[in-house]
Amino acid sequence: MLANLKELSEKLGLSQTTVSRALNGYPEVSETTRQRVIDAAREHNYAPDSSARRLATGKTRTIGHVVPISKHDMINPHFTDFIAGAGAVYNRRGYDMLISVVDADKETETYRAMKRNRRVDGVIVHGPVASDARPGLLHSLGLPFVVHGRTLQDDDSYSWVDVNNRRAFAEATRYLIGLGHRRIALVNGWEHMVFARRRREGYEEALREAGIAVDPLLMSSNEMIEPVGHEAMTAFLASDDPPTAVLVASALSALGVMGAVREHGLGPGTDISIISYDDKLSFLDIGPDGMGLTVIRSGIGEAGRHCADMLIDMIEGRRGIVHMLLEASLVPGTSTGPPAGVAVSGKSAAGR
Amino acid sequence: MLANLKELSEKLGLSQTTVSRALNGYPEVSETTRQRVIDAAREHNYAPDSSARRLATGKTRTIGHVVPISKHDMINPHFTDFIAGAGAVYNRRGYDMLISVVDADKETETYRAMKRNRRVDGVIVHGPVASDARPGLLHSLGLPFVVHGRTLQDDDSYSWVDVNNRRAFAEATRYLIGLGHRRIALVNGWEHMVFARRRREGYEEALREAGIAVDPLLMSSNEMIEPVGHEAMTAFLASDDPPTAVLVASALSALGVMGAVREHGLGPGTDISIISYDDKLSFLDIGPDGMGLTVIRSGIGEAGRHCADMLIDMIEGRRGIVHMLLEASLVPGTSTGPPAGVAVSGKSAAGR
DNA sequence: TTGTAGGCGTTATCAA
DNA sequence: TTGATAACGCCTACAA
Repeated sequence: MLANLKELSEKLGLSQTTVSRALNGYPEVSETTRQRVIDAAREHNYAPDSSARRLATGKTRTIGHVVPISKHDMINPHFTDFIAGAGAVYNRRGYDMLISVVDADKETETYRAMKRNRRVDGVIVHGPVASDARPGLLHSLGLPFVVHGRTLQDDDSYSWVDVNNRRAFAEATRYLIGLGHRRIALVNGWEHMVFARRRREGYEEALREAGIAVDPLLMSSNEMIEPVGHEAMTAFLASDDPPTAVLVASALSALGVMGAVREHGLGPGTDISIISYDDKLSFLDIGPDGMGLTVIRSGIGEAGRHCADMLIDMIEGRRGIVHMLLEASLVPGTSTGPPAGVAVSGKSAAGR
Repeated sequence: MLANLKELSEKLGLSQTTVSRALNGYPEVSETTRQRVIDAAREHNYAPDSSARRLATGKTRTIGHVVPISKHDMINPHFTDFIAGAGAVYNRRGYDMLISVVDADKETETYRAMKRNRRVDGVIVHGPVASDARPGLLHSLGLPFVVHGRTLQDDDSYSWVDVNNRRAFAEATRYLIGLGHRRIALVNGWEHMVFARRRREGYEEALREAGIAVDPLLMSSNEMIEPVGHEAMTAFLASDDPPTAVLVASALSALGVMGAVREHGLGPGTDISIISYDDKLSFLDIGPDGMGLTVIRSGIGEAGRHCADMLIDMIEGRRGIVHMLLEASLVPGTSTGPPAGVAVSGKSAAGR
């Protein structure tokens, strides 16, 4: 158990320089020496002190994630899946993940502090809102970053990884219209989140194409958690002219929606059609294998992996600004079918 | 924007020593000097380089969390709530949180590496199993740690924060017995996890007290996620002699259980009684305000806060080994009542 | 191919 | 109350 380079090099009868070079894979050191050094390092359980290395190199090999916490001490549940993906990349590429859980109003100051202290080499920005100040701030700080999602404007001035939410929801809506539905509800997330806004736009676009009026009474925008989904769906079902189909923006909301549907004694896929966006939340598994739902699927872990790889590439100077737009895929399940009133044989004339 | 102590001290006409002392709150520096230094630091947006400071002090002010990932790239969903709690403490006390997401079989090596690199001052151990090697390993490494939960043996040799799972489940079971139930099912987590084992023990203890035979056909032990809860409950309901009540070990499982119950057209609290353990999963909110379930409640965020505070106290030498056993509380909701066959007026003679 | 020496930015010791 | 100086452990020109 040798504490530092000095001791190790003395034991080997070599200079610190040579030992350091051997360990860091510099080409000029002879193979025999390198092998000898590596063996000795392993034998004595030596590894460089990370703080010392950082100080000497000026690189932290650490990526920061600032995670804002909302009213009820809640962290977005999708976050675990994202960091599972990103974390795998960090491991593979020798980076550390620093997570800072802060009150939403302290986020800006947290980025500033990370820069001042030279705490991280770059950060990942989560959950962009419509007019998001973070890209501008990070640019001015000179802190490399990748955004998971996009802002509404100026999204070409920085790197991002996003899902084509608009198209995904347009296609899902068209699918329902193709089945004959004309009263289609939307259980959406908060619309200050950009992804939610884009989902609504896709939904409305498809309705308009089909000549169906957008009905505000069929749209809800709220937090994407189970009880809220339940509440929204219950309200829709209690209305004068209830929907025959519903589009849900998250798996967690869908859980609540399904509950409300069942409580009303309705059969998914027969009495009412349901399509949910599915981030592949690892602890829910709502897809065709799970609850039988028809879903629009795009893995959030995958997005995490891409963000991590892009950011590290940027930090290491191998890459500039990159945009990655992932396409979600519609996976039919048993929760969709023609509206109850429509005979199965009678082909629907609606849509397209 | 001054980069380092040297520049700042030159600008002030003071030595680096004095400036450092002023900034770090040493008592020997005069108040006027200190104020002058602090003002200048703020003005020039100076803050010490964290790597340099760490190298000089030998303290990282960083806590590590090693998060094993299971088969399906899944991180325990309770984890977000835990780190929300712990993270708040880290912020308040000036610590950073380092999260390492690794394959389950690499956990040991990760701890070793954290120690070798002097990457962290201590770690939090999550999800102890029956014969857990980590406490022994960390002891031998000399890495301070706190366990969230307990192992089965030797739990007095290290600090932990745990919930009194055995008592919680015993009391919940007694509550059901008191209502007149005698066929009570248990939807438990994996029993290699210590908390799950203790929950079963509590459940069995209460049954035995009441002279009710433990029936293996009424017990399931599996992953605590929605689809699995659904599956387990469906199986129970399809059996020859179905339960009249069920005890569920997690909110996520309870979601699945509720779904299965509804699909069978049964009313919670009337046809079948349900009690769920509730970690206060922030994105579910299943308590009395939410789904109306009767729950055994103990906040996981609170546990996170205690773990963080205890570990930091240990690291800073203010505290030795501490054990904290939190009591969960039974919160009656509408999902429990007398068994269907029992007349409401007829007081049950069972239990206690 | 290996070694010498200086620097990275702090904190800590000792002296003034 | 303040300052010079030496660690802390590593990397990296530059020299040999």
